[in-house]
Amino acid sequence: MTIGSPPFAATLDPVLRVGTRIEQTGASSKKRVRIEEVARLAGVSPITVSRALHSPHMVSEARRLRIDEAVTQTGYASNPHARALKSGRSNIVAAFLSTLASQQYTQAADGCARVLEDAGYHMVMGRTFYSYARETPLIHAIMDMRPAAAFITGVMELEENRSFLRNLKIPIVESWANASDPIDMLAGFSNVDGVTLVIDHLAARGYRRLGFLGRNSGRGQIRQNAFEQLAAQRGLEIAGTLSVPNVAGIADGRRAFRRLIESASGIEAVFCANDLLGIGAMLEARTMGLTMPGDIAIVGFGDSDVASEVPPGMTTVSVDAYALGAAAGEMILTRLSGDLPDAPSRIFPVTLIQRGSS
Amino acid sequence: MTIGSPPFAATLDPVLRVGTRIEQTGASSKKRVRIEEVARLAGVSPITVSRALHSPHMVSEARRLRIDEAVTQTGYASNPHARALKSGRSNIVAAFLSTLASQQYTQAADGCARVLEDAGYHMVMGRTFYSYARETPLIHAIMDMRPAAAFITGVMELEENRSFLRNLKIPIVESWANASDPIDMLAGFSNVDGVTLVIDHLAARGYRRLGFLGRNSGRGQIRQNAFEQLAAQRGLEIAGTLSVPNVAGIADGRRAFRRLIESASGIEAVFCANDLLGIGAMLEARTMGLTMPGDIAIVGFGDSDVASEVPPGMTTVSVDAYALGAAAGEMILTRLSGDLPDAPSRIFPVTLIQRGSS
DNA sequence: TTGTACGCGTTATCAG
DNA sequence: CTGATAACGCGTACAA
Repeated sequence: MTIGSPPFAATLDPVLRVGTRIEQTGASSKKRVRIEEVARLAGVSPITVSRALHSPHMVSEARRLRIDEAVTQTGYASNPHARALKSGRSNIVAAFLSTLASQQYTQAADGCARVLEDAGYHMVMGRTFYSYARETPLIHAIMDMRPAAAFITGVMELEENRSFLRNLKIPIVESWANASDPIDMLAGFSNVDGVTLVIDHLAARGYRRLGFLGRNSGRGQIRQNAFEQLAAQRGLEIAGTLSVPNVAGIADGRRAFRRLIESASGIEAVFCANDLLGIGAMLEARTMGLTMPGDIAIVGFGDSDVASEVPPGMTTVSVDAYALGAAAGEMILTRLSGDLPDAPSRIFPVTLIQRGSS
Repeated sequence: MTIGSPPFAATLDPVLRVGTRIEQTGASSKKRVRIEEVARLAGVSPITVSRALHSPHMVSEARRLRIDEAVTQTGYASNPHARALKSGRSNIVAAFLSTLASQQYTQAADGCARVLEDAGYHMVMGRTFYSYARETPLIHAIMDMRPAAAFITGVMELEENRSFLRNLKIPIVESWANASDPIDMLAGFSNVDGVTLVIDHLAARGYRRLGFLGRNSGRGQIRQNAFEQLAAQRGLEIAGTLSVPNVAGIADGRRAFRRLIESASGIEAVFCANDLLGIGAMLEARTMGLTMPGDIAIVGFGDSDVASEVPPGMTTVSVDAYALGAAAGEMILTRLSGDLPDAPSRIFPVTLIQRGSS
């Protein structure tokens, strides 16, 4: 049931406002301060101002102070485009997210942006989710802005794009996987390790007949392969698997779970390759009158916000996406500062958080 | 219970790779094609190429075709920084999100980015969440990039920043509220209308003693004021309210709900000013052994993903954030194309989605 | 340590 | 409709 907007939809809401109202200062757009003006004020040449800002150690103490003062007095900020044009490098960092719909990725972007912001870099977003056809032009368009670095939530899959990025010779962090030959650097975790934790947990709890629910591509597929191999190694039986092409929301998980349960028999525990599927599965299990973990055990992957809150709490593999993004940002900064980072790749631990569902 | 990473954390996962491996083509970074080269190839002057690209109607058919061919042949793409330096305007759009942690905002950003991408613009993210102290420098830094336009999920609150943005004279869309005097344009909805829907719904269902749960600032405060005024108008009783400073997750909602219920008595229905609080409240109600809507009714605001999935389904006010963002993007494009948009502000309808919780 | 000369790649301006 | 010329604001390269 949906009730429409009231007739007075144009009513004005109160709006919070802070600070004093400033008188319009006559001429609207003040002309921008240029480096030359700062130089005049400080009694030096423009290039000295530039150096005082970018390589302070090359300028004498006395002048540097005079220049700093002139800068704050005028409110000078260098024109990023002029700088980028001349130097061939900008203060932007490209972030390629497969989708903005997943909190995992936006959390990572958040962490990365946070770190970069403090160093004066800003993030431009590329959304690569939709198709390979859109991906390549998007990458080129963004890379035309000569970003100082790039962060990718995932692994760039098209070899054509990989080599394009590699040739740019800028710091690049791939993530969310454990690639053996990253384009440049990696802030990742091992999907296989995560699945191993799941399998060992299920085995230890005595579950023998297992089910799998996942996406039929990308990480979903990696996790499924690992799941099947490891189950075989441990002598566990795969009683049913169901792969779906795309997961847009919790409803997909409900549907998939029901189909899986109805099509296979005797499944004791289901591993859901992501939390959206897992949460849907738990809700549907409840609807179907199945108790957890008595009738069915469910384990997810991702530890999203709700995993802990859906009764009786979902057991899931957890990765700290924010921390991963922040680490990526730090790797980038280290590299930009001229140092080589400690390691070209940093593997984050995965942990299994056991809750009521298993 | 948390189980650590297995010892073999460095195991390499399989990685999907698509496409053929390309031989390293000797000299690593091919020199960029410049407009001059395209001009030579087409037998015209550089400026004509520029015009063929940006104002095709100013160039004769014949030359335009020759130029287009030369462009595709060379793979020419103009240097965004040179363009921005000369023209004073870039192909980036600034997006200020109060936080990346809320799906509402990232959805809006997603919709906006989608529309802008198709027109060759890219989004740079600014995260304004943390503090006023950080906000002003951030805005200046991003605006130094001379974005073509700006999108704000919310209303810029500091008057100092409002007038700064206003003076830039670029298309700016504020959102998520119904401001009477937007900086420029508005893609919003009425919080008061949303609360009105809630109140009328609760009144119609016969609830008389109401509770409120919300954030003590920003929109939370606006919604609380509206709630209290409208309740008074309808002769309903406010039996208890609880405002919290910040809502980071569902757990905050649980805690707040419990405190509210324990501190007040006889509450029949609780309005939660956002979905995170609402979902927490529902989960906690269940934990406390309260049935919905028998013992307690709960209504949220936001219609997040999970609202429909938490049993017995949460009644909530719904706004289509993705559509709102997309509309903002379109308003921006319209304005950039030189037209004035139909209306400087577009108010989106809010609807009440009734589910099992009330 | 500081300054001079010049060019990064494009587009505004104005003349044809 | 087209082209020559001159910036846009800064930083590199080199000389002092």
